[in-house]
Amino acid sequence: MQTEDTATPAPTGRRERKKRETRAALAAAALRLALEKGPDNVTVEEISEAADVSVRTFFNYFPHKEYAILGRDPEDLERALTTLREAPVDQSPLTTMRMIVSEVLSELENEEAPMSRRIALVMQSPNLLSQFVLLGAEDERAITAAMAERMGEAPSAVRPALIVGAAGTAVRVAMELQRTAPGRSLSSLVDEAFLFLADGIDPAFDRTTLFRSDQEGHS
Amino acid sequence: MQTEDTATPAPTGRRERKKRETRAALAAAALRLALEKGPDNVTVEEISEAADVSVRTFFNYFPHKEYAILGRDPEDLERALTTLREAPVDQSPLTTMRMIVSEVLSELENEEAPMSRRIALVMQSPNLLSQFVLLGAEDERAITAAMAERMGEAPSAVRPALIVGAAGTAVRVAMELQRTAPGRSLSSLVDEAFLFLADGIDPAFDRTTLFRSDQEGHS
DNA sequence: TATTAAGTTGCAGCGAGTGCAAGTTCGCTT
DNA sequence: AAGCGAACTTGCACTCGCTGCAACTTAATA
Repeated sequence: MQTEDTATPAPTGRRERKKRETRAALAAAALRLALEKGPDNVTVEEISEAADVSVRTFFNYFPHKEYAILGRDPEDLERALTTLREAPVDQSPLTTMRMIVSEVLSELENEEAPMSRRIALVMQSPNLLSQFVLLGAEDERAITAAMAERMGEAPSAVRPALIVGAAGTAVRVAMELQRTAPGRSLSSLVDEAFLFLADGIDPAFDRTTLFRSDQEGHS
Repeated sequence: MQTEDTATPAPTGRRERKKRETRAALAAAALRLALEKGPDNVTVEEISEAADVSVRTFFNYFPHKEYAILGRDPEDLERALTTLREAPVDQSPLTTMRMIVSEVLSELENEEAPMSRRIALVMQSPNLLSQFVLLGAEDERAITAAMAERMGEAPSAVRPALIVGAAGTAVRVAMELQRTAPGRSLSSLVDEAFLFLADGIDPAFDRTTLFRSDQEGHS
């Protein structure tokens, strides 16, 4: 840390920088240790130790251990929202979702990428998994809102919410299938799922059983 | 050994009965206290106290607090599987799922029902929610397996998994919508979602963007 | 009744997470 | 350069969730 005589109008002060470093060090240590020893055999003390800060400081940065290991990057959501915003106006909603999913997928298919390693971890620890789902739910709400607006529908409309939710389900199902029965690539599984969603998952669905109360028909 | 709700064909003794009673008392106390004081302000000590057993005994019955509050009833899954098994052979898969969903829904639309009260709780506590999701995931796996068999598809097939997953998503989305923008009945929301799923959520989906690698086309 | 298996309980102990009250570092002003 | 206030770190004490262990009590059985 010797750059202090520079007259550069530093947008980031020393304080800001140190915070970033500490946070990064903690997240990195958390991920590394979780991979080494298994996610449930890591204590916060070890993580803090590795990052050379006190345990108390750890909790100043993260609300709980899982959050540090998952190291959720707020940029991911931001990127998705940007993709949504910049998509051609005439692009169909599910197609746009597929674009968003592709971005995540490309990172996911590269083992070694931090995200892939995290996913592998998530599968090992129920605790991590639930935390993961929870964070994902927040994102889903945000994306749904944006999608509804883009589609010119009310926030309370079913279709935007269903499209976003179903896209997530497609990915989840694909991951689950690949985990239990490897052999097909993740993207091919996702593709197939998206096709089903687009065309209809069950043309033989029996409409006579529905409660025809106050619903508005579609198409 | 420890109590575990596996298939115990009701050996009626005084011992068995007491165990059932204790378990029920604990679950009831947990639910009641969670409703009264908020799910995150209840301690295991209070619950055990109310059920008149030691804290240690509490943990002989439940792996953690959340489990006791959610009081997951193994019968729910059993009932779903039975419905699936006893459905007419020629009934379309999504229709069958709709049947299963209906059962849950009817219980859900009755406030006062223990399940409704629990759902309300789940919405309040992230902790509970994650646990809830986790338990739901197990059920989904079981139902998917049964569905795949019923449809005569391989366990690794996409469609059965997607149908089950999407049905769950439909319910989830409907619940979320009703929570944020009340006005329509839950069942009408679910109906609309199911229709979308059946017919296709997005006819304008752009197929040219798909990776056409090793996937098997459908229809 | 005596034996044994099942269930309960207290205790000791670990780890997560929080509030509080120092102490330290940084940024900014004069 | 000095000093002030805000931001950050840290130790401490404490609560709560949860587990293993070793007694102890109670129900089922011979």
